[in-house]
Amino acid sequence: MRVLVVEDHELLARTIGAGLRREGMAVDVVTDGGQALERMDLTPYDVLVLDRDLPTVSGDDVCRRAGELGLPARVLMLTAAATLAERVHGLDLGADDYLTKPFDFPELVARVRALGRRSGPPVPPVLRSADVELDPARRTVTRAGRPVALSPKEFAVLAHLLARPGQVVSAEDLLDHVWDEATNPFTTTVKTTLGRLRAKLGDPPIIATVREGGYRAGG
Amino acid sequence: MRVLVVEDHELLARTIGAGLRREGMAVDVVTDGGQALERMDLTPYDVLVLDRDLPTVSGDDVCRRAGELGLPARVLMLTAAATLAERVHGLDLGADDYLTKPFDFPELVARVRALGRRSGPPVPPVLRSADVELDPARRTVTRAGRPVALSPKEFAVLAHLLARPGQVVSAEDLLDHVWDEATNPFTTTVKTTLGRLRAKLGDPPIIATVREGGYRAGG
DNA sequence: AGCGGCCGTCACCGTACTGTCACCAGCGGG
DNA sequence: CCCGCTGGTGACAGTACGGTGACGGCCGCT
Repeated sequence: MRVLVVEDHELLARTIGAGLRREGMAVDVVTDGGQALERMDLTPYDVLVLDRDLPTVSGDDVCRRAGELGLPARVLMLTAAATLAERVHGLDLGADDYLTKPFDFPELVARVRALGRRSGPPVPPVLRSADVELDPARRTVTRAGRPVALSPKEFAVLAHLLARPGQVVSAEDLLDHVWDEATNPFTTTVKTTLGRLRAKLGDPPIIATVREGGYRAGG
Repeated sequence: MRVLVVEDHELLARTIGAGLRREGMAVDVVTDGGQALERMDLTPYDVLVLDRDLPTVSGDDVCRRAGELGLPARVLMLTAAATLAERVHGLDLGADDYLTKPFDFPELVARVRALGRRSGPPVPPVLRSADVELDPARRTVTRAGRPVALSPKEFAVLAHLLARPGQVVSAEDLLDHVWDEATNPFTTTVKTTLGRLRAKLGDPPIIATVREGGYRAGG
């Protein structure tokens, strides 16, 4: 687990660092907010241990920046302030946890471990072929960066083809996987849908026809 | 955000439930550990508020089981015991946060909210899309700087969408996370609520519909 | 008790989607 | 060179899905 400790009180910083290392974590230590931002750009930390009172850039700001940049690090905020209002405010600012000084070291370790236990969720796969991108989670398709509006069936067909790059996919296979079972097996809807799909994708063609075989994309 | 409250003290349980609902969360309440395990199997809760002293199955065991099953729910443990050793032990058991009774309600809310934020990818404390800003802490929404008054459900739906910018969120997913289990699965309330939400947000539209898919904001 | 806001249900509507059909085009084989 | 077969295309219509407005029950507040 990768941890960045940001704490201007140097002795405390080193103590924390040493203690976390003893727990098997990979720890970097910096002593002000500006340095923290630099490091965070370079390294994908799992957890930030962040003092709230920092030179150059405050802990609140580091925390907010991290959120804005979409960095995956979880934040454990350290603070001297113990009032209820401040604790609530800190949590709502985007810190994932909060610990008030003075704290007991085992508790810090336990909280850091709790934060690091989960790493970020897996990235949703994006399907590509030439200059076409299909993102299943967003249900979007772009060609050369420009969005292409597809209907549900068209989208499903394209996704099915792009998921099998280079393979020939028969009309029957498409019927089985994209259409439901109530579909008339003698339907001509596959070729119609493919026609519409090709029209929306434009030139040059993404989907090739294999005579007597089916359709093929990518590869 | 979907929350399960597990607390055998019935009055307290209902008080917590009502309070969290007022904050726009979808809350289910059970009064013992066995029931908690059953519910957790069925519903993808974001946060568990878990009393440690429970009939049938203790809070510790519920917590451990949840971890073993790989359930994504974050756990906020409630306890009368306040000793440091116990707190550390609870955290190492898999609880994500710890609160000792008696507690202040705003702090409970803030902690539950903080945990809910962690259950997805990290979310910046203020959600933005175009000229819309949503502040979970203050429960406010503005459009082009002007406040927009939303009901709790509308707010929760918008927050859920904005926390997943660009992603298509299905009606089913919204039902799972924004509504609680008392909801008729064939309900049309999602589209109605979305209609009202869109009306209040005004033009240009913030939320797009993906046919057969769901809804998408931002991105 | 009265009131108002919230939200779930229902009925109705407009429209995008998609299946059908008729016809066309291209290719290959005889 | 022509015929037949396979695949592409354009028009049309039925439908299912999503949007909308009205209604009413419930709950909290005064």
